[in-house]
Amino acid sequence: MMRADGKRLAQAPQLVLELFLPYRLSVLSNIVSSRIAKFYEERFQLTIPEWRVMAVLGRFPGLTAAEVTERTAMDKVQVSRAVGRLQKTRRIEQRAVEGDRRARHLFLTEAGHRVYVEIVPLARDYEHKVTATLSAGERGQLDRLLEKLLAAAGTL
Amino acid sequence: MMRADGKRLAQAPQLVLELFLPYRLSVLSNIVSSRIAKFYEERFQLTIPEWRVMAVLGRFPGLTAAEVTERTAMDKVQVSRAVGRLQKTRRIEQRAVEGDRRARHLFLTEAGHRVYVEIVPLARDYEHKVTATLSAGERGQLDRLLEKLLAAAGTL
DNA sequence: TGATAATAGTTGCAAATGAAACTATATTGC
DNA sequence: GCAATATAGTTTCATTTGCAACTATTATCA
Repeated sequence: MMRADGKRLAQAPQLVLELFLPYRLSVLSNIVSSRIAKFYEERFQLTIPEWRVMAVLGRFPGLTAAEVTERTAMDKVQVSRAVGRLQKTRRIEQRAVEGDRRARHLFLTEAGHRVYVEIVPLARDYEHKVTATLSAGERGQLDRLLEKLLAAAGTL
Repeated sequence: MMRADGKRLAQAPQLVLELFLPYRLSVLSNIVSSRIAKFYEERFQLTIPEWRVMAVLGRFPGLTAAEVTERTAMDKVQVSRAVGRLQKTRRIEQRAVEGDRRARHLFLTEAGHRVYVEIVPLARDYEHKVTATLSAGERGQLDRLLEKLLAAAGTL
């Protein structure tokens, strides 16, 4: 390899960014997330953290914020803020945890549940659109690979 | 389905967050990116945007900021800021573009090139660790799937 | 030409984020 | 029973980001 100044470089290593896994994951995730975020925002005035909290409460009503934290890969500050906003907008409400006055059970309100019920199929549609160019077999592969990579990344 | 207040809900749809593609991609990408970001920061005082700029200039010396923007899926503000910091830390330098006084060609400095040469194999190692639990066949699948998903996401 | 629009890159400002400190309550071990 | 620790959740503050507006320069075309 020859540089502009004429010096030879022995085997300068190169990295092809667009083939580099962390880069590709980041780009793909950003595209997918920002599209969906824009959609949630326009249709429901919801951020992604808020949506995650709602998604989890739709399936597991009564979780506390700490339990939501465990299930969403969000940190407790993010959850606290999302919960605060969702209460302000009356999408969720809380009830006392008996025996522990620090924590509160969280639930979707009627209005929150209506939003949830409306979003779920739309979210599914979006997911299907993203994977529309994959065959059934490839979707299975994707599933398996994500599983493995998540497990591996978690233990590194 | 029966709610706490006793009303029946017809077929309330549910979404399993941990199987939802946008969520999984986001979690995986965040784990991978934050690990690598921490590493670049500690070892080289580099952010990911800075590293991306360096990676691209290592392969294509002399690109302008606008060209870096095209090749990195970053926006021009991010590139401008990364370039500013990299100049301050003497990892890159610029030369005039003849015929256009708005743009400048960007190059790694000697010091920048040494950092680049040092990072590239480390970045490769990290990538290999993440994919270490995959077979060769699975790595090929991953490659293909990312390709397809990126293409699909880009045109949605 | 010369006015209008486009492009390269930067800056300002408001909102989002993250880390650490903080309050309140609960648990543990002596 | 009580001091030390741990946990739930919130707040503060500094940093990062994202968008729009901005400057400077170049391209278009009437």
